[in-house]
Amino acid sequence: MQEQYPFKEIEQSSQKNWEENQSFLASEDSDKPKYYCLSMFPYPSGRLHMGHVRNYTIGDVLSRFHRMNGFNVMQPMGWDAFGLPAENAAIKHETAPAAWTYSNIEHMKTQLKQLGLGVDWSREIATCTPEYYRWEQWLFTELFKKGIIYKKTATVNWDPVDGTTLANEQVIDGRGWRSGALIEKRDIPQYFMKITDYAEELLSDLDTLDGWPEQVKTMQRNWIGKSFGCEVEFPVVGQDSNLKVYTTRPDTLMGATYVAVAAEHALATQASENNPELTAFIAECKSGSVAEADLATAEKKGMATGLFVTHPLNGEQLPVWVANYVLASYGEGAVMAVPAHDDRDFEFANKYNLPVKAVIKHDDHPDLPMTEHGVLFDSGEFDGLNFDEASKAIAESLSTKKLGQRRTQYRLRDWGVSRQRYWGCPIPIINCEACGEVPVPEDQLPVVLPENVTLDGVSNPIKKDPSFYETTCPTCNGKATRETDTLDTFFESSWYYARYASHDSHSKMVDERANYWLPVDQYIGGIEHAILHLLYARFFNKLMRDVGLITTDEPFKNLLTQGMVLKDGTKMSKSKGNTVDPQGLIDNYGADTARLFMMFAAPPEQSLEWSDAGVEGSNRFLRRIWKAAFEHVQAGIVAPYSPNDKAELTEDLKALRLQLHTTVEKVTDDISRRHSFNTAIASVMELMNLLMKTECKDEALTPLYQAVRQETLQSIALLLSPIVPHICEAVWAELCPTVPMHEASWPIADKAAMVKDDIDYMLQVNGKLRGKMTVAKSETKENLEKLALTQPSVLKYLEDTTVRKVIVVPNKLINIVVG
RNA sequence: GCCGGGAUGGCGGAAUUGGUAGACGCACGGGACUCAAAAUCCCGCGCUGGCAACAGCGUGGGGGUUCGAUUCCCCCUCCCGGCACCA
Repeated sequence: MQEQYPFKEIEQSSQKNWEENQSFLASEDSDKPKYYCLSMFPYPSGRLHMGHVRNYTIGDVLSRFHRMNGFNVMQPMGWDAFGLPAENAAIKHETAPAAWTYSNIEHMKTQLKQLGLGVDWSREIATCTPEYYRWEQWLFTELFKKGIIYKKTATVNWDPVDGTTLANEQVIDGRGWRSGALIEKRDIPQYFMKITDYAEELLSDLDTLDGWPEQVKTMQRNWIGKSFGCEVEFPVVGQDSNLKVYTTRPDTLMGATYVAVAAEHALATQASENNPELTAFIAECKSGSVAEADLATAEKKGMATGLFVTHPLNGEQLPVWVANYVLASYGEGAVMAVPAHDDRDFEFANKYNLPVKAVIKHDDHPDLPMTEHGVLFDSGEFDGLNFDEASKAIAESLSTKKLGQRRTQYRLRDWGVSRQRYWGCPIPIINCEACGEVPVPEDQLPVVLPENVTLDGVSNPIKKDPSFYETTCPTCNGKATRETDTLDTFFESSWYYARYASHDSHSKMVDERANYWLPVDQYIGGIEHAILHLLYARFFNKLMRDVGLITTDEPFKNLLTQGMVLKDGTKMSKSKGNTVDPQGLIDNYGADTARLFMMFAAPPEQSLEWSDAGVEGSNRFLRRIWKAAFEHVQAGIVAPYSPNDKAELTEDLKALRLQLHTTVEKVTDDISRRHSFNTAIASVMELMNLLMKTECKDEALTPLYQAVRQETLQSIALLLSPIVPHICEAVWAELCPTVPMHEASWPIADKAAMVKDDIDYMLQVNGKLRGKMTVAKSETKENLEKLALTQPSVLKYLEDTTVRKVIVVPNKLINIVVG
C-alpha cells in the first residue's frame, strides 16, 4: 500500500475493472427485488457541468447503496439529444446539428465514465437516432388515429423581419433576439395532445405518489388547476347572442360592474369593425411575446367596445371592455369584473373610472382582504348567504333563467407539440390535398430527419428540401407533402424511462421487460422540471398504458428534486461567466473528491454553493482515511473485533464501538430514508475523528485495539463506498485481501454496542438552560424531578420563587417552571 | 402578476416528532514539528460585557400560540425555481 493517496491510479484501476467485468450490467433475470434508479438524462451541450456531477452522483450513491443492500439494480444513461442549442451551435460553428450533437455525446460519455458511475452503458440511448424516434412517431400515428392528437390553430411568437417563429426564450423584452424586431403574435395550425382528457387522472393519481415531495405535487395540482365555479351568460344588448364567462366566484355576481374580453375574443373582433381606434388597440395587444409571465406583468390596459350586456340577474346594463389582462386561453376568454372583490379588476376599474360595488362583508374579521370569502349584502334575495350557499343559490337562479350553470374547470390546456424547427423528430404526417392529414403507415416508419444540412439561422432546412417533403399519399397514391414541423423535445423525454427497459427491441416501442422494471423506483433531477417534464412523462405513461404497452399507472415511484449549483450566490451559467469545469476538479483531485464535495456541501434538494476551499476539505478527509488505513495495514491487518470474542473492552474502545454502530445506523437511515447524504458524511467524519483519537496506551491490549480498529475501518470503507467508491474499494482490498468488495454486504449495527446506561439530562428553569445532570437510565420520573430540584446549578434560580410545574421530557430534558 | 421554495456564526451547513441552537466541514487565530515553507498534528473560535466565574442577546423583520419555537399560526421584506416554444 502506498503512503500517499494515489487517486489517479486507483480510480483508473477501479473503472477498468468495472468495465471489464461488466459490473453494472442489469438483468431481468434475478431473485432479488428490482431497483430502477434513474437520473434525468443530460442534454449533450458539450461538456459536463456541475449540475450533472451533482445529479449523477446522487443517483449513483442510491444505486450503489441498494446494490449493497441486496437489490437488482438498473441505472441507465442516455442523451436528450434534440433541441434548440444544437441549431444555435450549428450556425455559430458552421457545422450540422447532428455532427455537433454526436461529438458532444462522445466527449460527455468519457467524462461520465471518469466520474465512476455504476451505469449499465449497454442500454445507452440517444433520442436523435431513428431507432429511438421511430417509436414515438409510431405512437404519434396511433394517437392521431385515436383522436388524442388533433390539429388546431395556436398562437406563436412571430419575428416579422426574419420571417420565423421564435421560442419564448428567443424573445427578449418583446423583441427578436437576432433581428431586434418587435415580435407579433401569429396563429398557425399545429398538432395538440389531449392531455386535458387525462386531467382528472393526472390530478387524482398525485395522491398515490407518496414518494414525491409535497411541493412538487402541490405545483402540479395548481397547474392542473381544477376549480369549481359557474358559467354565466350575459345577453348582448341589441344582439341575439350571449357573452359567456366562467367564474370561480359566482357569489360576487351581484357586484359585477363590467365585463372584459380578451383581444382575441369574437366580440372584440366584432366591435372593432368600423372602429379604427379599437382595431389599433387590439393590434397593440397582439404584439409582444406570448409568454404568460409577460402578459401578467404588463401594465393593465383596456378600451371600451361600445357594446353592453345585460346582467343576468338584476337586468342592469354593463359595458363590455377589451382588456389585455384577460387570457384568451383560459375559461371563455372573457370575465365578469367585480372590482370590489378582485385585485386585478379593482386596479383596472380605478384606472378607467369604472364603478366599484361591494357585495361581500366579513363581520367577524373586518381586517380580511376584500378578496376573501364572506357573507353577501346588497345582493337582493341572496343577502346574508355565505360563499357556499350563495354560489349554489345564484347558480340555481341562473340555471332557471337558462343563463348559466355550475361547471368544473381545469386550468390545464392541451399540449401543443408542433415546433417550426429543424433539429427534432419529424411529425409523421403526410398532407394530401385529397385525403387531408394522413398518418405515415407503420411500415414506412421512421420518417428520417436528414442530418447533412446547413442552417442559416432563419429557415428550417427541411422546409426547403424537396427530397424530404415530396412524397405520395399512402391513401390515394397522389402527390403529397410531408409535414415539416418537428415535435417538442419534451416528447422524447416523456417516455425514455420505459425505453431503457427495452433498449434493443426492434419490434416494439417498449416490450414486456418494461413491466419488470417499471415504475422507476427512484427518479432524480432538477426542481425546474417539477411541472412540465414530470407532468408530460406521467401523461405518456398513461397513454402507453392505454395502448397496452405497459401496466403501471405512474412512471416514478419516488422523486428527488435536486437543487442548483451556485457560485457567488447565483446559478452557474455560461452567460454569467461563473462556471467551474468539473474536468479540472476530476483531473486535480479525482472523481471521489468531486463526488464527496457534491454530497457533503449541501443537502440534495437545496442549492449548493461552490467552494474551492470546500473541495480542499473533502480531499483532505479522503487523505485522512487513506492515511489511517495505511498506518493500520502497516501494523498488520487482523480479524475484525466480534462481540463473540468475549474479550473485555476498555472504556474508550466501548465508546468507539458505540460511536461506530450509532454511525452505521445513522448512515443507513440517512442514505435510504432521508437522502441526507451530507449528514451521513458528517457522522462518518465524527467517527474518523474518534478513531484517530483512540490510542492504545497498554501494549498488552494492542491486539484488542487493532481488532476494533479493523472493524471500524472496514465499516467506514463500506459506509462510504456508495459515495466515494474508488478509494473505498482500494482501502477494502488492503484491509480484506481475501474478500472482494462486491461480495461484502452493507454493515448492520450491533445494537448491544449501542446500549447506554447513563443519560445526560438538560436542566431548564423557565425554558432557559441552566445546567445538566447525568443519571441512570432506569431512574423514575418522580426521582428525576426530585434530583433536578436539588441540583446546585439550578438551585440559585429557585430562590425567592415558587415551583409551579416540572416538565420531564424522557431521556432529554427537565424544565422547572417557577413564578 | 400567479404558483412553489428559501433566509441559521466570517462562510457551506446541523438540529429527523415543539425539547441542549451552531454537529460536521471551511476560513481564521494560537501552538507543535521544520533551517524554512508546504503538508500534518494539537488547542481556540456566535455576538456583547467581564481578568474570570458568569450574565445578557441571538436562527431575515414584526406579531401570536406554548412551560419551552430555527421548528406551529398570521403579516411583511428580500432571494431563487416555474409560468405551457430553454432543457
